[in-house]
Amino acid sequence: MARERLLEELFTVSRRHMAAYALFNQAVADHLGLHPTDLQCLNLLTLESGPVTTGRIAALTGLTTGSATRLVDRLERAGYVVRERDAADRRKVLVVTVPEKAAEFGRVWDRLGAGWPALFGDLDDAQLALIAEYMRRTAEFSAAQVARLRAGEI
Amino acid sequence: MARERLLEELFTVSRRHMAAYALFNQAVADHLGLHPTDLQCLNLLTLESGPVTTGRIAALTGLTTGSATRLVDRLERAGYVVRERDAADRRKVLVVTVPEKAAEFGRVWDRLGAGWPALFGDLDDAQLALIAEYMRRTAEFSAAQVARLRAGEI
DNA sequence: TGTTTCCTCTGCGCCGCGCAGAGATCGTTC
DNA sequence: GAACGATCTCTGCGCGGCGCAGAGGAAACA
Repeated sequence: MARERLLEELFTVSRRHMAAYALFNQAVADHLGLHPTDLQCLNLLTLESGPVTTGRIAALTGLTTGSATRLVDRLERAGYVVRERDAADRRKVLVVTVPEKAAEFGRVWDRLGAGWPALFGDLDDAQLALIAEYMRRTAEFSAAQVARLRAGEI
Repeated sequence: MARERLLEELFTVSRRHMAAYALFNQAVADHLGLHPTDLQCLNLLTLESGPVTTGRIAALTGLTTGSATRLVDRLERAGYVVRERDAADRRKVLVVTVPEKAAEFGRVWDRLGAGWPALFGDLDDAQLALIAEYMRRTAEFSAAQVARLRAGEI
């Protein structure tokens, strides 16, 4: 039936979408002289509210804590973040983004994103909200499947 | 205005969506004992119609041809693909997926994807088509931006 | 105060990746 | 048909990100 075909089509186009993103992320990282993982991490940092510990970076990126330490090393050396000791718990290290670098980062995104909203010029607000809701659900679903995979349930 | 906020929201949720996918891909690769790049490559192979040359794999994944050769080495060693000389042009190497392994691969996907269609149970066909169309457009846009980045236009 | 737990950092080895050049094959030109 | 350049793939080499296991320091609890 049509429904089956639509789901199949959605599945296929999703994979293409993801493949395109992987290439895009790689190209942007090359452009900035960063490793793809580093760029991914910066993305995640800007999505978080407030400073983030090294351990949380490990959890967000899926790296081990040792690798997360070295990831922060690279970002710090490149000037994107600075380390700060947590006053409340001195074991923790807070990773804080440098505003100037973040602004520079944002400008690159703005240039890359120019023309992006025009893709949806023919969509109304409800349709945009629908797409956002779809992404929220799939992201949530993915996270749940990752948890199940790691727990060995699949 | 509401439109601005919607676009901003879409932008944010897109990044979360991508981050979730990166973790998902990593987790699935771990589960299969593959490198994330290898899994990405298998995904791309199943999206292509017919056998694919090593050079095309390099283009699809964004790797150099040397790295693509080694990528095919790993996939071949793991039994996912076999190499075949192109009869028409003997310089080329055709990478052909092994049906049994592809089926095994598909079964993992089916288990992971179980419950996925249920996420859209409340959406009608037109809404599904809209989401697919959105992904098609953004994937195309991403590819164009990658081309501009590589050409040094940005 | 002593012990346990938590968070981060550090040596070590593995391996994916880009780079540059070699080898093989095709197309073209004289 | 012989020589030349172009194209496709493969192979050494070194760099560097990653996981692993253990160390060090700080907090929590007895």
